[in-house]
Amino acid sequence: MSSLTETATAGPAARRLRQKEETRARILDAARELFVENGVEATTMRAIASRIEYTPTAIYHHFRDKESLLAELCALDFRALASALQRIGAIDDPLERVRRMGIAYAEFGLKNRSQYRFMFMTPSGQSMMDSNLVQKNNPEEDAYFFLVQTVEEGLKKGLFGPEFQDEHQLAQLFWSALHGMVSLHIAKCNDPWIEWRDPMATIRLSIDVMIRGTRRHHPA
Amino acid sequence: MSSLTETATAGPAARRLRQKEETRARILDAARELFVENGVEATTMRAIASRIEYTPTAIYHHFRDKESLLAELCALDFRALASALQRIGAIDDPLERVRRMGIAYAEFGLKNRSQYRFMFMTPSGQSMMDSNLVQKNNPEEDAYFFLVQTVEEGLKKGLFGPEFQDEHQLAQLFWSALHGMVSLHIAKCNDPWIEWRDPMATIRLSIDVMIRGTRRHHPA
DNA sequence: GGGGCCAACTTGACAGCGTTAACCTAACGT
DNA sequence: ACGTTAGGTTAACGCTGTCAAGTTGGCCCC
Repeated sequence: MSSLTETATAGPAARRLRQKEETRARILDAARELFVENGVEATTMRAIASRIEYTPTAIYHHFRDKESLLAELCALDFRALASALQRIGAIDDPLERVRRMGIAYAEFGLKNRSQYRFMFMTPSGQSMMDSNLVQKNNPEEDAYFFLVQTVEEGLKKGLFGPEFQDEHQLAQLFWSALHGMVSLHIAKCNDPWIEWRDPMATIRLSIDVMIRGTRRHHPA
Repeated sequence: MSSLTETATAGPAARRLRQKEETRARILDAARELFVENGVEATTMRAIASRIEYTPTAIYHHFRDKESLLAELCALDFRALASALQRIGAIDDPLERVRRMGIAYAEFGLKNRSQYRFMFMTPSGQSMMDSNLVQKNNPEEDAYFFLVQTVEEGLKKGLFGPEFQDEHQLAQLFWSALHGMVSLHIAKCNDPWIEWRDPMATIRLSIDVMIRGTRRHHPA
């Protein structure tokens, strides 16, 4: 077991590595807290550092820059979203699964507004994917791909109308409708200009409308 | 005509006022250009000022702060959007009008991405409305209200299914679906993670799906 | 077991940001 | 002719993300 050439899981070198990982994690935690409390742009490197009693510069030994740090946080939350949706995967009927996934997605977005904003409402140079924390086309980590799969299953079962052939287009259709409700509510919910209705109620209605609008008509 | 108590449209005082308005307008123009070229957060007060050969401080004699300046720009574009949609008001069938409005809206958003981002994708403390440049509930200036009116007309004509009663909820349903497509495309169109389909094609499809999903079923 | 080394972390700074106080000046009203 | 004021400038403040250089403490190897 304790050969000389083993990949170190014990010993001083391993401890140092573990310590490094731990401070990395502490940085991420502190960043997430401030991020959620005050929003992205109000979260400064100095504030993150001082919360864990480090110097701002220390962060740069663990992350290339602020955007990388946030991108990594973002990727973690995205995986959390994916695994939340995954738990709905058990439902048989693809359409019902789309409904439930949509509701779970919207709830996630409305509960984690800061993260949602950074994930989907901010053009961010680099993708979440290239942190290697999220495996593209793995349904357990890539929520979009999971939706595409579900839609594809619906297509194969002939549940959708004949003008819908492309699983990506159809997935983007569903996703966009939900994202529109969630993101508008996040960006403008305090704007007196719009007389907002209860967002979850409208979202449920929206999903039903989308399903009814794409479903194949009964041959009766 | 030239009474002593007239509201001055000539004379030195009026000229000064006109000059002030003019430099105000030049600030707005310069801001818009940079804003469109480089995006919101990359547009600095100093850059705006130097483009019109002024000092940064000069801007603060015309606008309270950066956000106010951008909010005013935003309000102007919002009026432009409203009047673009207005030109579609001539179409008789409310549903067809919704279709055409949706397409025009999406085209506007995809063509004016920087403005769209600031208008609808950014939580912005103050509303566009409180600059008094956009009159709420005036369909010629308030594009949302124009949509509500159109939806209301459809409701009165009994074009929608019985579960749709609330013109605001229905308007938010349509708007959100469009906003979702436009905003996701603006934020993530360069992200290799998603295999994007042609946005306008998907938007047209989306509108048709929404209309089919909300329309009252033929009594045949 | 002591010398070299390297990684984690700090110090101190830089450039640029939005914004403000103090001043300056030319044109206005009286 | 003169005080006032509006429109503009100068210089600065406090903040941001970021980096070059220095410090320190523990590991590795001879």
